[in-house]
Amino acid sequence: MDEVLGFDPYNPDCPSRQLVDRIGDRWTILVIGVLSDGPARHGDLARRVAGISPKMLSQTLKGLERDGLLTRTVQPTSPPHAIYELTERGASLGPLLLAVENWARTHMQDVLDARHAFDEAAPR
Amino acid sequence: MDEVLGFDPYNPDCPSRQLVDRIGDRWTILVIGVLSDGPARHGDLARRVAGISPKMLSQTLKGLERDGLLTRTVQPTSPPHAIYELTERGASLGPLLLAVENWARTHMQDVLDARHAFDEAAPR
DNA sequence: CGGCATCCCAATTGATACTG
DNA sequence: CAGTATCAATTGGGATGCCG
Repeated sequence: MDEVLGFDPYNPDCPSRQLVDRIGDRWTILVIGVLSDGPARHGDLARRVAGISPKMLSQTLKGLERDGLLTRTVQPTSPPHAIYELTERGASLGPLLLAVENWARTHMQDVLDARHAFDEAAPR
Repeated sequence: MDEVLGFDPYNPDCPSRQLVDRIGDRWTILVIGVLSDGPARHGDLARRVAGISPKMLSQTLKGLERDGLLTRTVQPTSPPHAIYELTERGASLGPLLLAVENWARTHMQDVLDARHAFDEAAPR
């Protein structure tokens, strides 16, 4: 009772598969998570999404901009400022991803325990 | 108002980062999506998650089993049957991922349009 | 049929350094 | 400060082939 409305991520040829792929890349969830708190500059993002390289950040942002999930506004001041802000569409995705993030936080310990038990049971 | 409860995916050294990574791999979302409809056999999954290779399917399933998100039950019948079923924990994640899937389906056309417009505006 | 192991290629990723 | 270019390292992931 599901894939009846045109797009079906379960079909590898369907473009919506790309969307699932994008959402599921290492950084998209985190970047959108940060922007869900409000607009941020390139540097803010780099700081808050600890561990991301400038390259991946740019790449991720560009992809999201292309998909119309966020807007990029450059202020040509002396030190240039670039502001990223979620569009309405991007904002609509935010809560879903935050829910996932939150799930991860909530269940992390259980998962850690499960892994431990699993590794004990089947050593190598 | 967020990362105050022990685990913080924004910290690259936090194990919850791995969870986000796992959720965000190409297949986890789809596999859990299928299993949210009920238990399924290896072959069922291979068929419904079109495009996945047996290797990646096994790998994904093993990882999810290790994390305690699903159980694997083998029936040593003549042709062996392996049944995969979400645990309670896995089932709790299902709806969140289905929501994301559904979002992808709903907004795919808009995203496609946005991409087109973006590519027009900035050729190359 | 389920599924594990090996090999191998290609696409991603990351560190770093450099330019506007 | 924002963003890009280059290069090296990693790894995702497909194809096969072999066992239970």
